[in-house]
Amino acid sequence: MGLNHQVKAYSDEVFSQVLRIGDQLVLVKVMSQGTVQYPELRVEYSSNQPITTKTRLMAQRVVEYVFNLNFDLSKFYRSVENDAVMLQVSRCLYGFKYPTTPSVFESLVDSIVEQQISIKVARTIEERLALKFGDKLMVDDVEYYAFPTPQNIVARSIGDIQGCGLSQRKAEYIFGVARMIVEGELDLEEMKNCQDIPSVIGVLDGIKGVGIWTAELTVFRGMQRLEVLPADDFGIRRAVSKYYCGGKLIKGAETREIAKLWGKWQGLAAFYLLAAEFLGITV
DNA sequence: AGCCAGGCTCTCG
DNA sequence: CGAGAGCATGGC
Repeated sequence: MGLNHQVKAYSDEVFSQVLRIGDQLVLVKVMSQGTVQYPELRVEYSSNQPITTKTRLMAQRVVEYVFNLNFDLSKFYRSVENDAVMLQVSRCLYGFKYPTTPSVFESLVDSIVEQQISIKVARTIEERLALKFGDKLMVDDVEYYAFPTPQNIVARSIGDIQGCGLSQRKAEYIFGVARMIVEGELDLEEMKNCQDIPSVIGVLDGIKGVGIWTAELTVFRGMQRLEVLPADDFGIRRAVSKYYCGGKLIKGAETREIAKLWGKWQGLAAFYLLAAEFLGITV
């Protein structure tokens, strides 16, 4: 058998992911040590170069960002307390946070991959992308792969992307986004500083291969904008239908109407609903 | 076996 | 405008 290899993964209660800190690849292993009431994470950092104090602090900041550790859930819970269904769901899932991707690019690429196809298929393809295009970090005889950078992508071809199981067009979209970033036509990280989220969604929507659904999902999980609701999402529509409409599948517009019950963080609320459905929670 | 999944673009009326 | 075709893969 060949060497063990993996990309972003959660197994045996350990979450592991390669982060890019400056020019250095750092593997972080995150484990929960606390309780829901008193959460505490233990994080181990490894690299193939010495890890300076500065690098470690930067990595720690990324971990805090990815796990959204500074977001106070109690304000989210207060915002949904006028909706009996969401109140109950949020109590069942007390403490649940939806993770953010380290880069906006990762969220955008994943969102394009996830268009139309099932999550399970998408995960397989995303893993292939990392294995094929991502930079490798070797730790304890295991090969860990970072998510590909735009530079990693443009150094290869559209055909190489397609080889991971994507359609010709999706491969073109992903290559196109990577090219725009490398050429300086698009700065996704800078967009995190923009307060005008509708305009950010509009800019993303203008990119070839990116529609409203892709733009909203990208902003939600790539920029940690938990107020953004990808209302056209099939899974979200199905979950909202299940808990609010007796199972009859609704459209995006109706989903947005119902979501008004949830106050400010409608995107997070929707993902609470998805998690509730996945776990078989009934209200 | 065939249908369908966390859509989007292009084309045509 | 709205509607329809085509796309890729793998789970069920």
